[in-house]
Amino acid sequence: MIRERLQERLDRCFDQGVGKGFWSAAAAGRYAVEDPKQAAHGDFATNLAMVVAGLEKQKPREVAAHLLELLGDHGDLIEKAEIAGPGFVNFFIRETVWQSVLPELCRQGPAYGRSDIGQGRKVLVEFVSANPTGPLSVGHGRQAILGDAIARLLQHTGHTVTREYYYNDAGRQMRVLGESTRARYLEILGLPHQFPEDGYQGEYINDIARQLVKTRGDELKDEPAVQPFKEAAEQAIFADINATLARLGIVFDNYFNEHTLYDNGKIDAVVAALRDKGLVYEQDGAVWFRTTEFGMDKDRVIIKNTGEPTYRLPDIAYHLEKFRRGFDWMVNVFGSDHIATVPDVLAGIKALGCDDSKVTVVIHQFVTLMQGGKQVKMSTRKANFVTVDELLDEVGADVVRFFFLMRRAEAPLEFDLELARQQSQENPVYYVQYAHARLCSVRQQAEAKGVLRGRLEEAPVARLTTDEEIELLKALASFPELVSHAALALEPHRIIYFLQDLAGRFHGFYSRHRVISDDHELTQARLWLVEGLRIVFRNGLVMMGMTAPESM
RNA sequence: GCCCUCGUAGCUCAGGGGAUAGAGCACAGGAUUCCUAAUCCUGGGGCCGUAGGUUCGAUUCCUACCGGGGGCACCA
Repeated sequence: MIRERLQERLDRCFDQGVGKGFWSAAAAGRYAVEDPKQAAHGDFATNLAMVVAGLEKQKPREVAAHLLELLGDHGDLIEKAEIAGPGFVNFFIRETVWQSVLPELCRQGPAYGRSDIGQGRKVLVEFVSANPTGPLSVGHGRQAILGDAIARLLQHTGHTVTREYYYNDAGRQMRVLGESTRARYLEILGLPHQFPEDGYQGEYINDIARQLVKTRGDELKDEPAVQPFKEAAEQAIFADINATLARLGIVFDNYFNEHTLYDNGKIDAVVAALRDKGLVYEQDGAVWFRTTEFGMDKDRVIIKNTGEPTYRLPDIAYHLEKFRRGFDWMVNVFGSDHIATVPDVLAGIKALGCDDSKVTVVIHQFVTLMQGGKQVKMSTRKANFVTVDELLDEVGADVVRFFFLMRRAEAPLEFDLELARQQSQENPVYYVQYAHARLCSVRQQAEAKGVLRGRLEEAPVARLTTDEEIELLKALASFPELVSHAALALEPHRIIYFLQDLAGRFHGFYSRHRVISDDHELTQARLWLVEGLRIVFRNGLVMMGMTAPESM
């Protein structure tokens, strides 16, 4: 907001400069309002003079002098503007501007930070998409939370979001799952059985088999088909996955079964369409897609010589379906192990006339669990992997969410179990939540003492003048812009960093200044500051799917 | 071999075409008659992987190389 006002001011000066012949219009749109790293360099800076000078073969500091001349009277926005360094113009914003942020923030309350930059655009966020072969692992957990946080960011910025879970219950994996279940079933009945070589060894298979014995007795002992076992397992596991997701506060709008693509002929339609464009051919009994036409090193099989499609074909059909359903933006959250599928799918939809720039793939790296400074080794197939449920049992949803959002997606995530378990200062989750609780506590103290905040319209914000207060106000002022940027970049970790930083600033302020004092006016002003901080902590935490406890 | 990704403080990581590169942890020391000490304050700590290139300016962009991770199936 404040940045925009400055930008507009600058643009006007730039145009006037063109009019006066100081410079040409060549630099229009090429200069920026930046955030200086150092406080001594002001609140904002512009590189306008250097950009213009570069294009016009002028001296940067002379251009900057012209700019200051055009700026003339500073108005109610700028306190001071000065030329610095190689030709920066640094701007110092009036304190009153920062102070005026507070009433507006408090007026907006829960809406502060929200925006309409999405303008209702329809966005599909696809994530988790794990086939129901077992409980969610920590890797899925990261993806679930990352995907959900991205969805939340988009919802907070005026996008119409659909969360979708894509799965396939027809593949080899699921067959092995059914066979594993059958083997356990027969085992419980004391009948001869053969456990599949690459079967699923988790205890949950036993649970499912036991349940099957309970409900069906031994009536399945001679069942030739794997189907009933598979179905029972799938159902149980899906219920389990959904329960885990619910514990995390994640609710999908839609579960898309790959099978529907076969049933309604979408798979065949893709092959036919590609064939029409001469992009498929047959060789060695298989059907190949000419991905080399799209810059790839070799062509790819889309239908095996067994007649079964490879994963690429349904993936392409699925994405075409997303386009058909009218989404303006399709966000896929994948683990880095699925990275190879991306180019094939993009090539497929592009070949069939879709705009692949509407698809954004967020690839996240793996999670390493750390215990006592050592890595916890995990194997999915074997029984020894840590599930999201176990993590939730240990540390709770807020901690799990926070830890999984602490790193940007492309960075590997080290999940320190010991740190996560600590209910203390060490744990960054509590550091942030404690700030919120403290703010609530101050509010309660004031109420208990009968100290009233007074009316918002009359809040004496001009009394907020200490460095700590102004810094807090600046941070609060930057929140909406931060949310917008985080949403468009699909980077929820920025919110986490912001909250940690804000918590640090608040705790610093708190230990140096008293909110409730004999100075009635100052107390009122600070109570409103407390209210503004409380709102932003709350909005930030809730936006990331976490709770904002009022006491700890 | 090819593709993707990462390389920033002892550790885990932010940042990012600009002016003196940050946080947390760890380490050392200190703060509580007073709104929650799950807090705060002070201190040391860095050829931003290496070498080139683009630029007025590169830790940031480009190229190559080195190192870690992931992928390169008629598995998903």
